[in-house]
Amino acid sequence: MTQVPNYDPAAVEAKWQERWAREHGNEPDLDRPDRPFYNLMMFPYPSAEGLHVGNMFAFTGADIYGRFKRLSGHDVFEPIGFDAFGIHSENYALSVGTHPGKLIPQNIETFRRQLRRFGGMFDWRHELSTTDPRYYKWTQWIFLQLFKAGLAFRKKAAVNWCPKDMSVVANEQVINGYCERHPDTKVELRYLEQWFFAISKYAERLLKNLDWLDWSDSTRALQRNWIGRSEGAELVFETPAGLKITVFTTRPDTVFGATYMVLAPEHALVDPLTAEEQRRAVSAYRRDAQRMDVVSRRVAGEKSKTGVFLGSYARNPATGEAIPIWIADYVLMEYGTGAIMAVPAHDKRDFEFATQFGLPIREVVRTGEPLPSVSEDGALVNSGPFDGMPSREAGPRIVASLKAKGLATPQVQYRLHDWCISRQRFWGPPIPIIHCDHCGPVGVPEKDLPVELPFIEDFRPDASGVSPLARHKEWYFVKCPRCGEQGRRETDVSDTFLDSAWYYLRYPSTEFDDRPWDPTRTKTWLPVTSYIGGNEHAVLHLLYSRFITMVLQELGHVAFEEPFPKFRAHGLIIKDGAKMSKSRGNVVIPDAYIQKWGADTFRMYLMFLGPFHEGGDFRDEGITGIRRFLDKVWTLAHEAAALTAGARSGLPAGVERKLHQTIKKVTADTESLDYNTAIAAMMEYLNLVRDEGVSSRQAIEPLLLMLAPYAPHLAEELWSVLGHGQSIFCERWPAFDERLAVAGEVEVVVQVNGKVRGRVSVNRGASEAEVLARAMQDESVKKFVNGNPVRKTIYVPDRVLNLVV
RNA sequence: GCCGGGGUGGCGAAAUCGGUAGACGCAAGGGACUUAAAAUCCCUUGGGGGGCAACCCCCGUGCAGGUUCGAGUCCUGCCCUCGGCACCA
Repeated sequence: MTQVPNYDPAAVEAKWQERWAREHGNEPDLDRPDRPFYNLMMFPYPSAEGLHVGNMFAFTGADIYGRFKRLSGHDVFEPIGFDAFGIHSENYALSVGTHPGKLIPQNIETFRRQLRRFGGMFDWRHELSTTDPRYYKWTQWIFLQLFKAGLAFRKKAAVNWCPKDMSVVANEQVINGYCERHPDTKVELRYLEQWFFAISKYAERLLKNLDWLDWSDSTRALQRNWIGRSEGAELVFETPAGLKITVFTTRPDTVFGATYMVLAPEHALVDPLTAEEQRRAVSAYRRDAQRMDVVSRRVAGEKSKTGVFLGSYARNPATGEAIPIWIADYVLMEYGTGAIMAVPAHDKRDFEFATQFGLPIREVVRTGEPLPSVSEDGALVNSGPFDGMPSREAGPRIVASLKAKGLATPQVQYRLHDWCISRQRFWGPPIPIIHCDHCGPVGVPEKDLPVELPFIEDFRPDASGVSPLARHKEWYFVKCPRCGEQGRRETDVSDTFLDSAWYYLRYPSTEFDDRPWDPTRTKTWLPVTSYIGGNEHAVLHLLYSRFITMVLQELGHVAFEEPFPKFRAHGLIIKDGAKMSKSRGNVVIPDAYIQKWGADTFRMYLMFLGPFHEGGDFRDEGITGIRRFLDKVWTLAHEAAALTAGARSGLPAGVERKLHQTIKKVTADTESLDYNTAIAAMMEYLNLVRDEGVSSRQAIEPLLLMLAPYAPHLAEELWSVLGHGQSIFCERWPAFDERLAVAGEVEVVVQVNGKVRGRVSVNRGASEAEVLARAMQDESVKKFVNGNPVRKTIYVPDRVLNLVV
């Protein structure tokens, strides 16, 4: 009996991690790569609690893919970094009373240790942190490029103000009216001067490209929803005084049923349209609407409709009749034109409003459903010359006829808003602008970048809406770069999502300080070959990154317009049926598991939990199964190594066939990220090898190669135990022979009337007649046929024969 | 309300094109080894019923229908659940 040493993961893993670092095995030659493969995963925000199981799950899944590609003959660049700016970090720093500038490096150190410990194939030479002035210099540079191109602009806007953060937050960071980071804090409406990026100009392109991007369907659907394209028309309603009110509608076919109009309370025409006797009521209503927070303003719920009649009328362009103009907070200034034509018969909201205020309701599309009917399946009524026309046809016809009178324009609307990037906070890259009384906002000259974030002790935000940086006078006052007069620095910092909107461009070029990204490196490595990440960033990070890349492409800074041609979304790891979060107290930290079981076992266990793209509930009950599997691999490999070199017996036919089937399945499943079934296939193979008492190199070596992406340390160790001098990751993924993968004999199931009654063993490719003849000899089949004539037979070669009697 | 996932044993899950439902793993029960335990190995394990036995029969993939020789898989109508959006005109 051979003496097999104990499998001690801690020792094995330390040994190989040390060797990878020493020999720079995970650092491809970025200038002369062989089949470059840029394997990207979403870089973490370095929280104080450290890497949690959700991060590990995502990184492991991406790392397996990278290692698989490397074994398949690619030079794989797998970088990692830290998304360390932002309100998250700053809030935590505030809560513990430590400066974020001190805290973040500590957190990053913890993350580095954890990332090394789990065995990621990272190229640490190219690590980056968004808080590094060498990085955010270029974040600011990007802002300036957008500013110069007119795509970054200031506007006074109703913005989301979080009283806890004491800052503006983006629409995307508001969840049902509550702050993303403070689920118990309602976001308020404030009017402030803000910096915006004109992402809405790119709505159509961002939407269109989704058709060809090789992305998870779920992610594309989320982005499509978010962009929210709707086709319709702008219609003009004129007042007797000649004022034109433009509305947007997706249902121009219902214009004959527009019995009143509603403007948003903030609409510019409210003043001129208000009749004297209504002025008091109107101003009172407008005041109330403005005081209201965004939530109660926007959430429909049980809230009944409110509104005030302006006392004036406009002409319905289709019917010519005068209809009353109202204001109501159910019409939003941010969408469309901030004004609507109300068609109570065919819109739920208008119906509710009309019912409440006794306004006329006129049916114009007969659908056979009770009012309000919103279906477009119907024919027009009460619509003059269009009566009887199907609703879908009528829309374009009506628009065309009104267009002739200059009262309509076909129009496409998007739900996507411009990206508000201002943050009245401290922990972010200062927006590189100098305000001058003569010149207005002037960009900081590129030679003066970065505008460094000063290390001020007093970084707390206050409720004034002005950034803490404004209190730092020697930083705040600066000469205008254009006229030389006294100017003031912009004190807002930019949104964290700007930091992460371009980090993938920086990774290959981190060593260059005189350019954001090197053209040659970028040409070699970008766009990103494979990006794997979570759908929680489907509409934030991924949309912004696409937008920034598109702009950079237009401005000639990169040669492609889409940064991530291939993206795969992984699932979410939850705990006890709920998202892991600190507030719930259900965050699982991987360290203890790795210490107890080893990184390889833990990696594989996470992948074995369920389908990678679905995620799942974290429990640790099954982890022993993986460990037992690796123990068996360990033992078998040592036994194989102990066999004398001459003992090169071939594989038994059954084992050889199973091996080729296994290689085929593991190859396909790893490529499609179906890691759970790939692992199951390797287990099946190992079970057979053991059952057959085989312990030869031919049996174990291909298994080690397949296992290497999943359990890299163990695979390296056993590879060297088997006498190989170089890293297993310098080897090639095993090939399979299709002919060897198929069995010579197959078992064909025999059904009688659709029920399995027997099975016969025949040569692969046997004819129907042959199988039938064999089947009719089967006792059980005979019994169920019971002498009845066979009316029909269905034969699926090598699988099933069904006899209908 | 709208747009996506999902619903299969005690549990996590498999099932390529409509062709043997439950692979793989956990847990559980029994056995071997052991002074004992752990570890390891072997056997059993969807539910119900029959047989001394090799085995045999019936039922079974959220619910109700349908298409088909044959449905977890396709169609129609529901229910539940998770995620996203939501007074977006």
